[in-house]
Amino acid sequence: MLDSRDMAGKKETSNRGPLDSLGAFIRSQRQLARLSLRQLADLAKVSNPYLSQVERGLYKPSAEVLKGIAEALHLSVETLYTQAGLLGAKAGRQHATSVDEAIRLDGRLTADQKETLIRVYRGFVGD
Amino acid sequence: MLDSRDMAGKKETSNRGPLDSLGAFIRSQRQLARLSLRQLADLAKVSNPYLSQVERGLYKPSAEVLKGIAEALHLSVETLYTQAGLLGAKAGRQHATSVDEAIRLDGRLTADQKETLIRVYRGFVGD
DNA sequence: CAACAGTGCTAAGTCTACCAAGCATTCGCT
DNA sequence: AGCGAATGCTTGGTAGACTTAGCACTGTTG
Repeated sequence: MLDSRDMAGKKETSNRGPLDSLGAFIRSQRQLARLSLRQLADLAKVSNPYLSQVERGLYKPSAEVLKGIAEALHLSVETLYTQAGLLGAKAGRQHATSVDEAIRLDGRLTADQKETLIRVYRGFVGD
Repeated sequence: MLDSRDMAGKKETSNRGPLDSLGAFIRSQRQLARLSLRQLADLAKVSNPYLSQVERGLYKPSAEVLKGIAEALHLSVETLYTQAGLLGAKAGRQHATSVDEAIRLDGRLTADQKETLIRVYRGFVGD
């Protein structure tokens, strides 16, 4: 009775696309920001169970929810929309609006490296 | 019998916000593009009754629907998102991607003037 | 006139995004 | 040990986004 949700069995072959990647992205960003599920849910003004489900790719959040999440994580809204496939991937640029975001979005850094950098950065500016 | 929308009566006092303006915007853009409800609904891959309700402000469409509508109307997605309040009003610019759009978005033109301009433009390029 | 295609709208139903309540585990702490 | 607080997750339900039928009207056209 663990998963009453996936009992479908109809078509799970093609059901793991960009949706999952969005949830994973949010989760990773949340952890980099050192927030718990409830904290982020609170900031983004959604319930924590729902956020949990979103992060696991069970539901695709509406644009408004994405907006709330983006603001709570200090990410630009465009970034999340793009991740969600709601906005065609912008030609070249990422829209970093802060050092935090710039770091966290850099694809050439590993999660650990990001954490380290952010920690140092926070040390400088005073957490 | 012409206007069946006057039967409102229920609650028109406080229910007319930015939501309506989105519907009105879509409707005006659709008419400027000389499309029927069914035609646009078809292009945007939604049902025509639903589009009708969206245009009258009864429902707020999801981002995906907005995307479909934007593409069908040759509007930039950002423009519609902004109108829907899903994207903070961009600092400076409108994102016109065509002469059509540039005309239709110009706030200094009346609907009639836009129609005329578009007609002429279409005449030049061959509809 | 009748028949038809076109317009927008209503009505009734399905699906899913989202919430409130509560479970299970793990972390301090005394 | 044992309590409280924090973590993430499951369950059951509500609401609203969205669909398939079908209605009412306005032209055409024969």
